[in-house]
Amino acid sequence: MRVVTWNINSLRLRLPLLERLVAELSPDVICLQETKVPDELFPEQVPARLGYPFHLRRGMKGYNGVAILSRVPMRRDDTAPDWCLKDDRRHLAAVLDAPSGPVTLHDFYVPAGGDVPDPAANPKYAHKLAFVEEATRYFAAHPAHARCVLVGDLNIAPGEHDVWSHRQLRDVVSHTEPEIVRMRAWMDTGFVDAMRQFVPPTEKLYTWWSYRNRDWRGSNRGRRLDHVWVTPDLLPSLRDLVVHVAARDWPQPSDHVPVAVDLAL
DNA sequence: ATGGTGGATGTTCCA
Repeated sequence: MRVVTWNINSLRLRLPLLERLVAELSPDVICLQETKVPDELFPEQVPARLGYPFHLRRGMKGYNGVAILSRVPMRRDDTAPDWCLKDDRRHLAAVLDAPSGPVTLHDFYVPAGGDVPDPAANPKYAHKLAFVEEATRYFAAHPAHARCVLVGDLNIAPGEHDVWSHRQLRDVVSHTEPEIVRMRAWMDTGFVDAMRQFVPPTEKLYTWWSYRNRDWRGSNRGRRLDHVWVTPDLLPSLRDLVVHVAARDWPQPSDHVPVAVDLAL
């Protein structure tokens, strides 16, 4: 089963690119972030037309928004809280009917956190830290013991080689120590980093390149903001990782590229 | 130290 996570940065603007993702990667499950479409304006017929009879969506006007498209049946899991009581549509959970049995799937869009890495001066950074802390408390209280996959744009690049320059980004939001410490605590509630099972932590690995760069490939100032975590019982099921870097050169691209993980489920 | 680009919205916010 191939699970893809992708921050699409406007679903309606990039419907042709979603179709291209399906043609090129043929995912079984697609987790989207930053759909930027209210549920009532969601392109209702598109998932089925692309081969995904099942979909869940949780959007709002202008900002945020997540969606899951699936070839296998799934049911929504609504047990998680409204993070930071903001109703800001950053999380969807589902239980997938995988061939080997049910699998729980979480699709997260963690707040980006603004520019200034000081929670006292920057409410967006404070929100980001609080969001990750709340998620950590939740998963500590409700551990994902087994058969759980967590994906999304977590907006944190934790490792030295998850950014183009550890030295130059250590005070840049997405790579600060308080974010990294909190992200590790979240993962340590019961997950392992699936992407790093395929690419050693000593090797550069990016999923995002800023729009504010004329030659993204030439300068290659990337960050790994998008993640796939699995419960340890799924480690023997991991088969492949595809970071679809070519998508950064698609016409009118997202600044994030799709990440696919294959699991024998 | 600064500004660079893009999406949704609406004369600005967010990333």
